[in-house]
Amino acid sequence: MTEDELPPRRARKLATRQALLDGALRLLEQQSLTSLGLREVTREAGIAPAAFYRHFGDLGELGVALVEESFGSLRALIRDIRTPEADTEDVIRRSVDLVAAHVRAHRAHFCFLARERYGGVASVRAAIAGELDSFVRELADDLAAQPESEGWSAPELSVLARLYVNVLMLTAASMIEAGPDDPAAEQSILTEALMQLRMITVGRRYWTENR
Amino acid sequence: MTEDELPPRRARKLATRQALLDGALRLLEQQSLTSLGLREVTREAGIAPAAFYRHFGDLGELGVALVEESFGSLRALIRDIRTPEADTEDVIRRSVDLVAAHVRAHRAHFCFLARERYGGVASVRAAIAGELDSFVRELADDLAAQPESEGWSAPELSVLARLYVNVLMLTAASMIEAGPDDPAAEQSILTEALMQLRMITVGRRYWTENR
DNA sequence: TGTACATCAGTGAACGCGCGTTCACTGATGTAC
DNA sequence: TGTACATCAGTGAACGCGCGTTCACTGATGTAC
Repeated sequence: MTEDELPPRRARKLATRQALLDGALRLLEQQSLTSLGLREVTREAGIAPAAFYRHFGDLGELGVALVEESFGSLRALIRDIRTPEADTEDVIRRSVDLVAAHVRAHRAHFCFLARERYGGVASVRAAIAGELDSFVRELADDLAAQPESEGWSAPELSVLARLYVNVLMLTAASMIEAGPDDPAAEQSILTEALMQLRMITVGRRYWTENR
Repeated sequence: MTEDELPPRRARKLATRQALLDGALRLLEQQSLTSLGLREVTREAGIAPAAFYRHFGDLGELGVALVEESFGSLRALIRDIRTPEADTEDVIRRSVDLVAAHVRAHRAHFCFLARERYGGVASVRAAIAGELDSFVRELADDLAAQPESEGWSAPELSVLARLYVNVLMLTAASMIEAGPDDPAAEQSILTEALMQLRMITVGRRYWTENR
């Protein structure tokens, strides 16, 4: 990591801050943001309650930091999915593989996003919705650039993009629900996601002549 | 209501129990099940904390009762949607209208279901998932009985059914997020849902010759 | 119908407990000369 | 390089507070005669 490059004191402080974030994320696999307690988090992180205030003014600030951290993982997934590819079937397969890989690599982040997307904190819901909206817009732009989109209006492309994004996010949520140690369940979730994306893509192919 | 038909004491007790459930649901529009407090609920219901125990052993039991109550609304929606109809376009329009009507009529219940579907209580998540699974199975059976499903395997029908159900549930969640007093936002959510269902249905029509 | 007793939903005070927050402190790290 | 002082992340004790739960109670409703 980068700890050796920083002055010892700052490195330690960053490490403690990270321990707080990691501890909170660990707790949030079993509960919701609104029920998180300060002493609970510091206990999980292995520090005294009062030390919390060296890093965050209150639990709300920690919540914001968790949102930002989780968005890092989400944006990495979005960036990878958007890398253009020629054949549609390949794009679909690649997208599902990427969702699976990113969820495996950052399970806690996607668990947090799934739980809080419709959770009890309005500002967090709004932030997640905004992030997904911008993904939908980007994907709609990508789709617009493809020859298959001839004759599609902007709203139609946006609806199609949201359909794709919803499938991917619900797939991530299902993977998290299934748990990390059930390859069979995971496989059937991914197979189902593949077929859902394919059905939507068939709809896309014949949309202009059937709407 | 049925209060007049019951002996006064039992009717009063039922009314208080309902006040607890209603108060809890009201609080759950702004927070999650895991963060609900007993005194908070009794305060909202207008009774003394100790009276809670005349109705539920603990907050978990109240949670179970809320799940059951919300399932009542969900099942009513499912039942209405399943009523068979001839033309596909009509079925789609009717389904979206029904989702809108049921969400308007039982906003708190659908808010609870959306929030807790991926919320912090595993048993509640499992119960909701089970209910949605059985809806998917029923819908798959309905679809299987239609002539358009010639040549479809059972797993394919199940995937299609889940696609439809996901669109409907996400539509309900969006309506709740938009709030009850924004007819314009509601209208655009419903228009989007309609188009999503239509795109999937076009995919359905051409699936067997393109899979 | 009237009376005497039983039931039991809801009350209000009390309890021990863990919460969030404050404070003066410690001691390792950083800085200036 | 060594020394003297400053910084500041983390500590541990203390606080007031609201929590969940218990208990003996009250008084309206129900029941038996």
